[in-house]
Amino acid sequence: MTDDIDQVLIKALMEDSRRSLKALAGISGLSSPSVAERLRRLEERGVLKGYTVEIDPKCFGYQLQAIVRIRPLPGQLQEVERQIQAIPEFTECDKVTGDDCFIARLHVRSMEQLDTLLDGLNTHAETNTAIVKKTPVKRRLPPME
Amino acid sequence: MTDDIDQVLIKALMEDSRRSLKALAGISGLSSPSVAERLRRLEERGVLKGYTVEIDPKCFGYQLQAIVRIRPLPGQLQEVERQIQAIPEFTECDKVTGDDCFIARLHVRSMEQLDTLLDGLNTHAETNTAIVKKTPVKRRLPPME
DNA sequence: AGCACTTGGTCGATGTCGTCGGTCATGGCA
DNA sequence: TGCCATGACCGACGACATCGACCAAGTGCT
Repeated sequence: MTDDIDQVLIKALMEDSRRSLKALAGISGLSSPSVAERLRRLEERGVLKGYTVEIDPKCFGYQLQAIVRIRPLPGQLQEVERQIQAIPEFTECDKVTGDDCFIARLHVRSMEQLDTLLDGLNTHAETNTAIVKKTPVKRRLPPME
Repeated sequence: MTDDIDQVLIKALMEDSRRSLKALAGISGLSSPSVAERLRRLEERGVLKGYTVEIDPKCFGYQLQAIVRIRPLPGQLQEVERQIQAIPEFTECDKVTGDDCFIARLHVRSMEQLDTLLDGLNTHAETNTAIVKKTPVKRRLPPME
């Protein structure tokens, strides 16, 4: 299904998704048309979901990053989910099992902004906020084999 | 510093980082050499930290995704951090303020694997695990302006 | 066993794209 | 005012992606 060569290609693209087909051909030992065909199939099958870019939020003034655990008040689950989606400063959010219904990542420019945003949520939910001090593991791929 | 055109470029690359310079030129209204120069500067300044790829972990058998809060036992902070980094199934980890020292994302193939991995950690830390049921907000950019 | 079909690859021609040098307009600033 | 730095454009050339034709290996059917 996904063989060694596909994994080499995925790994190479993970490192730099703007690599040319020719460069990928060199890395994988195939010709560039073959690489193009493999990428097409990986996309088609949904293994490769997209090509994207990593940016530094600090460059846009987002000095603070927080992980927020969110527990909606009774009957407010839908409303809270909608609110989170509507606040663009929430850059990711998972709905999880356990007492906390949502765990979300929040980027803000200041403590004041953090306070303001969470106050908005607090009419419909309890929140628990942890400020990110450091990121010991940057986003990476789980092992493939 | 970063003007409107840079933001258009970043947004376009966020959607598809394999777009050609020519395509980016069309989107931004510049010529392709100008786009190349802007990208070069954005990289140089660290705004654009890299071009990467989104893959579907399910395609590699990772059926379960969990958010794990980790509180090292007294004196075990360094050791726990090292352990997390060494376990490739942890695909991201933040060191945060509050009772929980680390919040990490874990991809596993089964409940058994989840149990095994956390048992390894539990000799040095208390953990609190929430299984991801759904992802209401996929990774996205905070507002830029 | 032999044949046809499918799958996944190479090769080479062709057109598109990126890059580089040269040039020009604009906006501080001495 | 005149100079320099910045950031853009243009055009030519070399690099790259794409497409069709072809080939080899594995599979299943008669």
